[in-house]
This record gives sequence, structure tokens and C-alpha cells, in this order.
Amino acid sequence: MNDSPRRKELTRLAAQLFVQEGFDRTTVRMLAQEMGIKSGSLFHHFRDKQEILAVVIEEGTQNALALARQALERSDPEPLARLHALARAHLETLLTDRNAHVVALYEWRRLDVEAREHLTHLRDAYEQLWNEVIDDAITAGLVKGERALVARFVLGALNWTVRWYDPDGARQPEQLADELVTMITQRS
Amino acid sequence: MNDSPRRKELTRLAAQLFVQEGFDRTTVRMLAQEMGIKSGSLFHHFRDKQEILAVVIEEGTQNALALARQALERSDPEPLARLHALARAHLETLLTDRNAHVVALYEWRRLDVEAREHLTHLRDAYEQLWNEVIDDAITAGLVKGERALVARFVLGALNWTVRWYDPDGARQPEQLADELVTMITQRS
DNA sequence: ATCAAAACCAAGCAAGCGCTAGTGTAACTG
DNA sequence: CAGTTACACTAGCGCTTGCTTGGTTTTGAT
Repeated sequence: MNDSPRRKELTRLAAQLFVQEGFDRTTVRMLAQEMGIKSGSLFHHFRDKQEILAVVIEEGTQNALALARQALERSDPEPLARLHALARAHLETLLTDRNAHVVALYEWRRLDVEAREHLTHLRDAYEQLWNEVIDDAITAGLVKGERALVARFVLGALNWTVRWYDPDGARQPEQLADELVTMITQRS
Repeated sequence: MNDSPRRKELTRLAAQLFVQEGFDRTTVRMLAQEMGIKSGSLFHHFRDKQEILAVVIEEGTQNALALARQALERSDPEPLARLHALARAHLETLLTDRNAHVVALYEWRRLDVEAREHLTHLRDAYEQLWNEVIDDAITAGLVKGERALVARFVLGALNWTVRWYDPDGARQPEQLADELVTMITQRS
């Protein structure tokens, strides 16, 4: 189908409900009510319930990928600066576009096979950015460890923030990113 | 209810199904079939479906807590040794008792209020162990950062392993734990 | 003013859901 | 041996689910 503005808005609402209730417990009737239409009308915008999930996750991932690339382009080419930039970009999308990413993290397994394959490619592209940046950081002696493991540990630490981060708290996403980089980099 | 050996076995099977299908998509009929009984008989062992989830998570958490305490008791009292010991214990339970922990991580929100409160206390007790160990590591100058943030980053990195770790791969859980500790500790 | 496309609605189907009621039976317990 | 308990069964109730159908209204370009 298309990507009309109406559909964008519906997707945003769906993401919110999926976070609140979980994908399986969110009924098409709940979705429709939140959108101010009847449950039957929902299938004019989306082929089926699964597609809504796929669209929510796709949009979040595309967004993250775009922001990460932008951040790297604008960054100082020094390995440490790039590491900071990518970590900040990651946390910023994660915590502002939070709903979509929580859904991506928690409901990934509910995607059907085709959607999962498509989105896996997107996610791989995103992780490739991390691999490069971390490779450089290790080569420069900033970080100790194997690339593959470091990347996974770092992404784990960052993604885990959606579980405890309080947006109303005093701390900004950037500060979190800097703290993480501090933790894993060696004193020069 | 009790904690008969039969119930233990049923719990183990339930955990496996919950991981495969997710809690909501796992029907009582599926559970019963996997257990070799009819769906009605299931409610002789568990009050309702929710209770099965609670029991699965409780058992996993109790196990992790016991193992962590044991590991700390046996460990050399040096901060670095304790950090290693706790990380190893964490990954060992996480990856051997994997099903229960995946359920705990993914289906926590499906718990009803009472169960969630009870299990939150258990989890807090577990995290308290981490807080102490990390506090000592920071004081000893092994790790840079704030205690609260370091603990959350480390737990995130460790828990994330359930998403990518391949038990048939060459790497042992202990090695992973050591790699993580290497990454976050400062060269002496 | 016209008319196609887009958006919506009322009604409901077929399937599946968690759970209950009532019964049978074999194994323990006094 | 009578009584109790543990465990399983059959049958199905009441309800919700995702989705379809067939038709109506709204919108916007010409």
C-alpha cells in the first residue's frame, strides 16, 4: 500500500498501543477505537494486523539508520568522536522515537517470515555502521576486545536503556551515551 | 499449590513453549498437548495460565540468585575477582537456564500485578548483588563511571546475549563474561 | 456539476480462546 | 476394607478474535 499521512498517524498510534499492551493483546478493535474509526475500516489502510506491526518497526529502523548516517557524516573523523556520535545518535532515536523501538525489540518474533527477512537486512545495515566505528576504535587502542563481541555488548547496553530510562529524569540521552563511552574506553 | 516434581517438569515444558511462541500465543491446549494431557487437566496443576508464567519466571530468578550468591561466596575477595565471578555466574544461568530467563525478559509485562510485585523484589535482591560488586570495582579504580549507570549498562550487555549467543558455537559463557570484564576494566 | 477514488460503517462469520463442571480411576491411608 | 487424595478425562459454555462482505459517505480533481 501507500504511505499517506493518515497512515503515518495510524502507525504512530499503533506503536503506542503495542507498547502499552503488547502486540498480541492489542485487538483490531482497540486499534480502531484509538484511531477513531471502526474495526472494519482498519483493513482499508492495512492488509492485516501483521502489516501494522511491520510498518511500525520499519519506520523506526529507517529513522534510526538515517540519523546514524547523518551523525557520522557530520562527525569529526577521529575514532573517539565517531564513537561518541554514533552512541548519541543511537540513544536519541531510541528514546525519542521510543515506541517504535520498544516494539522492534519486544515484538520482533511476531513478524511473519517475509517481513522479518526484509527488516533483518535493514537492521544488518545499521549494525554494520557500528562494526566499522568499533573496529576503528579498537585499532586506535581506545577499546579492548574483539570487534564482534564489543559491538554486541555495546548495543546490548544501549538498547537496555529503554527498560529503565526516565525521560523526565535529569539526565539527557547524550550524557548517557558519553557515560557509556567513558566506561568502555581506556585512559589515554 | 505445591512444588511436586511433576509440576517442575510441566514448568520446564511451559517455559520452552513460551519462548517458542510467546506467552499470549501459547494456548492452554498447546501446553496440555506438550505435557501429554488434556487441556482441562492442566488446571489441576495450576490455578490459571497466568500462574504458569509466574512460576516459570520465579524459578529462573531464584536459580540465578542462588547461583550468584554461591559464586560470590566462593570467590576471591578482590574486587576484580568478584566482578569476574558474578559476570560468569550471570551468563551461566542465563545461557543454561535459558528458557526461563528469556521468558522473564520478554514476558514480564504479562504478569498480573501481584506476581509482578513479588518477582520485582526477587529481581531487586539480585541487582543489589551487582550494585555492591560494581561499587567496589569503581572504588578500586578498575571501572570508570557512576555505579547506577555502570550496573545498568553491564546488565544490559549481559542480558542481550540471549539474542545472539549460539550455544553450539565455540565460545563458552565464561569466555564471554571475561571479555566483557576486559572491555570495561582499565589497564592497570 | 461530475465522478472516481478514498475512507468509512454495520453486521457478522468461523475459529479459537481460557476455563469450568462433572465423572472415572488408580494409588495411598487409616 | 472404606475413605481420601491425586490426576486425568469428556464435553462444552460464554466470549473474543482477526477479518470479510456489501454498501454508503466524503473528498478532491476536473
